[in-house]
Amino acid sequence: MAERIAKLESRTRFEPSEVESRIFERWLDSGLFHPKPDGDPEHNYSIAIPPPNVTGSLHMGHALNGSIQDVLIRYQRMKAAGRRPPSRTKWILGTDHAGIATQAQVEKALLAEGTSRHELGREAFVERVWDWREHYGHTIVEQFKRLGASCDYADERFTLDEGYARAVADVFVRLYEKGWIYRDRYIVNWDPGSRSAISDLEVEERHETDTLYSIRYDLVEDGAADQGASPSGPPGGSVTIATVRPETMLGDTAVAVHPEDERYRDLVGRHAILPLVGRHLPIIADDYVKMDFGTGQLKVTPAHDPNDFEIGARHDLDQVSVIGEDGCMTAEAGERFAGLSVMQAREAVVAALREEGRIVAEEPYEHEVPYSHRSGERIEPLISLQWFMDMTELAKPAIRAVNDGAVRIVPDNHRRVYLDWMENIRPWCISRQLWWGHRIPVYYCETCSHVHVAATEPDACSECGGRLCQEEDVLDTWFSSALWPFATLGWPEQTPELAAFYPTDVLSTARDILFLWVARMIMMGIELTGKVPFSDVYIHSVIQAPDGRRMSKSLGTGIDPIQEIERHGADAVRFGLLAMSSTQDVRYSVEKIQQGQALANKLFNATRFALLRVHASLGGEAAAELEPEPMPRTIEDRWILSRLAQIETDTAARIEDYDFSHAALGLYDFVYGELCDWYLELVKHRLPDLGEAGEQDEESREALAATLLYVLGQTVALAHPVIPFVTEELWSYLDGAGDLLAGRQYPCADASRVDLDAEVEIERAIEAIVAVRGWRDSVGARAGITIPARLCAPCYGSTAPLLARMARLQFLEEDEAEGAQLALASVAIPGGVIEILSAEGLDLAAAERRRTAAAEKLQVEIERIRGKLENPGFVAKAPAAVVDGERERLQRLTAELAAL
RNA sequence: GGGCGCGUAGCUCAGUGGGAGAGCGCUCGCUUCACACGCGAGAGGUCGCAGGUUCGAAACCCGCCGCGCCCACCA
Repeated sequence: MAERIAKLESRTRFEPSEVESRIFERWLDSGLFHPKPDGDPEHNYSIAIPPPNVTGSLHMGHALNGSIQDVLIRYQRMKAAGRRPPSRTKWILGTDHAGIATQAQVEKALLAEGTSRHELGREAFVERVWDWREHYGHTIVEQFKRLGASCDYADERFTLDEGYARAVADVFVRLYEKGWIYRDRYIVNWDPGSRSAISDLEVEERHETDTLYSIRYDLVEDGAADQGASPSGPPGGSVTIATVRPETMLGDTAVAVHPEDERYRDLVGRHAILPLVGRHLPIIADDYVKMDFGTGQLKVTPAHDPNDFEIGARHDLDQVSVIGEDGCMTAEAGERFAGLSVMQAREAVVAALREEGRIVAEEPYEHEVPYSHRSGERIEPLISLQWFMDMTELAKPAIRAVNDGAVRIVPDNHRRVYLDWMENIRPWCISRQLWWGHRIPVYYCETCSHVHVAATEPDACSECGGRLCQEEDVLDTWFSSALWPFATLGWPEQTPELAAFYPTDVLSTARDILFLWVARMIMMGIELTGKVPFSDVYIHSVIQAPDGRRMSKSLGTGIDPIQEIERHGADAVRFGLLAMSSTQDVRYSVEKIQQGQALANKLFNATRFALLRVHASLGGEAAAELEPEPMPRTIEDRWILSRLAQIETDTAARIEDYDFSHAALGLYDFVYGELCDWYLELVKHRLPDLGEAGEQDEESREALAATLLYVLGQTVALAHPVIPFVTEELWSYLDGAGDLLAGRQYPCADASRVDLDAEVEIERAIEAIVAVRGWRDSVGARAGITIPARLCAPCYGSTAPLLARMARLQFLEEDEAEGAQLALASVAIPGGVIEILSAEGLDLAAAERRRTAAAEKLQVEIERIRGKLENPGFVAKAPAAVVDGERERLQRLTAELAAL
């Protein structure tokens, strides 16, 4: 150990790259991350990681959320180490098969090879994706290790694992049998990019400007009077509809007006002739129609518009599908248009209508257009046979859980959002026309078309013995993700893991998947396990690019966390992200990362300093295990122990409150603002190997060594959840036993060490030192020289020597000062002044200017307080403590001003 | 259209009822024997605007201006 410490001599900087992988290996080997499944979830602590996409790589969101979860996990693991009997801490790890995203990546690779999934066939393609997963699926897990994340790597799950797949099939069957899962022909969000239906939540609206066309449809002559027909129109009159999607008119099956629209009352029941097609369209009344939009006459296309679909259902209209799943016009669109793309068809239809003189008006029109969040292509609403899940019964207990606090959402302004969505929940389209995913466990008989729904494939049709074929579609990836907190632990089997770690404690995520994932986990958790899957949901910030835009690959605004780790160290990145995080979105600031880097380096050097100076006097004992006994005698020892107790209390409270920013920054402030800037500077002279050391006796030196190393050890342990690498590295020097800090007990504040007297005295001394240093600077006193002075303030009994040393003053006693030597200048300090007795090398004019400025400042402050105290309202209504405080302050400042 | 949130130092952000703060940047001084990725000292702010509540408002309330996000079926 002595040699190791000696080697520190030359290491003046903390080099993350030298230690990170070595330390991570030690953690892994220790088994600390892989708890035995004992005990019960009440006492144990667990978090299920939001499973990253198996082919993904670490982005800033992962890095922030990883840091947050690791702080919680490391904090709880260390707390657990102090419990008797001990409890266990598990961070459940795994990846998500991410249906569309993964399939798209592999398809892209196939395209580059000049082939396609269709050419390969389903089986070979799925095989190919598994290969891909073998190849690239571990990247992100390795990247989490770089961050220092203490997940249970020995128990990694994948949403397509055999056991997990069984759970998924099992859930499908259960919910089908409850009648909540059903198959239906319904209008869905068709994503031409992935050639699949997607759910409402995977659709994003983009603001676009299109052309709004007004098109005239003639009416069928029905022999009745020509009311409602324009005089200039054809004999039967006409209607004029408005649309931004003229190509869909080919699928119109009605025209609608509002039932209370006086203008068109007589049109209802008549028919219009669909231009280009000739179909007769009934004119119906439906109160969906807005009377004040356009002409108040609406074309109805049930097969290609969700609203029209509803209208169609109400009026039993035909559904004419003119756009196919390939995004091209179908045969139903007519010979002229069949096979054209939607955009081509739009042009062709407009051209044809124009030729017939039917376009009455064209105007630019701004509106929201649906796009696929998955492929980026424009959504094509169309009618399709899909599997749906009715959510109403699932939602009810999930609403209750949040309302009654069984699930707490932090920060709680997200509660309202969750509840609003849940209260208006709609059926979930759970089938996807993909090959990569959980194939729906439904089997159709080839002979009698009987439908079998079963978790394992039946041999033959139970009705007729015919051959069965499985449903082609797979489930929405989020269907399997919804089971994550318990399926990862082995559910539906009653495994020891499930018994020990479910329900989990907290789920941490960004708000973008609150509905997509979190809400569904709550619903499924309650339905299937009878328990909420976690008691807290923590919604963290979204980190934006430094310029405030989204961080995204396509915009080129992304910042790679791994690159940042390589540049600044994992501790720095963790610290920085946590310090940035907040209850709202924040911009990435590399300065915060650098602040973390500085903190790691500072702690490293402070520890190095203490060890190098103190080691000799301890003979290589387990330094940090020393309690600061004999009890500290000096005021600064009492002060730092008191401050340590405070930061210990604060840090634990902040972590438990999910206030990571203040937890991290509070540690920084303690290490810089108290431990290094003041405590170390105050005690330096008491350490061995210094010229002045002779004046200290052995006992005092040992007391200091014990206190110093104790404070450092506790600080390093306290900071471990935030900056695990540097603290673990330092611990290896501080701890003689060779134990891992990660498995050690978390520091717990010792209330008996809180010493408010010492705090008041040291704080006053610090203020005085800062005042003198400022004064020295302004009068041009050289940094090295010691200035003779007289301390004219009563309250520096035990801190006067500290004040003298830190401010480089020499306080002369009355007799030494050859009688009452005249003050050449004076410096205001709390509770009095310091008189300067030598002007050597000082700018006395500047000193006088400074004195005047200080007096003015005091005067202004005195006036302000006087004004306040002369206000009868203040004295009468403000709390007595506040009034007394102001009175005291007035007294003190007046005395200081008089002395100056 | 509904909801949530934000506007504080040049930049990124804390502060949420009684003396305007941090990090970075900037200025000045220090090769002070832990750290020059360092140390010390400074400059810099009518706390978006306008009202109100209060003895007292950066903070609480109302309105306005500006910005962001989420939800929503007006072609």
